[in-house]
Amino acid sequence: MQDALRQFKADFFQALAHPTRIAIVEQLREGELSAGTIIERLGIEQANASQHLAILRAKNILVNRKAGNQVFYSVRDRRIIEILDIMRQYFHAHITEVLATLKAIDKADKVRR
Amino acid sequence: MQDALRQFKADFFQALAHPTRIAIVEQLREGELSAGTIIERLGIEQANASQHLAILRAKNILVNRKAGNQVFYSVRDRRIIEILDIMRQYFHAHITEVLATLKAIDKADKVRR
DNA sequence: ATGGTATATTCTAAAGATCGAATATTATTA
DNA sequence: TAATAATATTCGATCTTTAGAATATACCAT
Repeated sequence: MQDALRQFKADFFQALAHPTRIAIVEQLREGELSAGTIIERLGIEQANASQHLAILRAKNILVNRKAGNQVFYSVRDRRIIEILDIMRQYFHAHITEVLATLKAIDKADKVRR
Repeated sequence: MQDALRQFKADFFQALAHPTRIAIVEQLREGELSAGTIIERLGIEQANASQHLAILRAKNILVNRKAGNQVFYSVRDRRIIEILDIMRQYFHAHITEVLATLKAIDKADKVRR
């Protein structure tokens, strides 16, 4: 029971454990958007976007509403936005390490080229 | 740059995207504990615990302090606890679905047996 | 009905995560 | 310096996640 609850929490984190899915939720901060708008703004493949949206739907992070041809997505619970806000503070507090990470990525990038 | 930041956030969520790692962080809510105590309380394999601790360390969720033979772990930043608290509210608000999930798990369990 | 537009699903290969067993490291005490 | 205790790392098998290509479905307008 305790275990199942932890599994549930872990699944929630898993749902947000991908940069594209973070980006999707961030796009929806101000309100609902159609799948097409999300795809356009993020510049990703249609199929890929649809898969990520399916994951966010399955984990109840997002809800959707069909309107004719289109499907509009929105964040189901404001607390999810709240969590992302706290994380923003968190990252701000640890900006030094974030920058170190970014530098490391940049360096790896240069090596790769 | 925006991308790298999102990757960083995603990594953070990834770090918590496992029931054992959630359990570890929950154990550390009241303060530091030795690796041995964590292993004992959770009843998991030593090697496995050490791997999960390594992940939490790598993602800067936990910090550690050596004292002689032992290694004491603690949560680095209070905001992480805060995030888990908000999630508790979140799960409470959606307890209906949580219960539905638990029932589904239980059912699947019975089928398996 | 047909054609077009928006979105979802299925498939496959590649990459990543997980576990337990075995082994290594580090500190302590005899 | 051995022997022991606490923790970490490496290895290999298995399972999961991911991206993109191809295909399917649903809705709308003609």
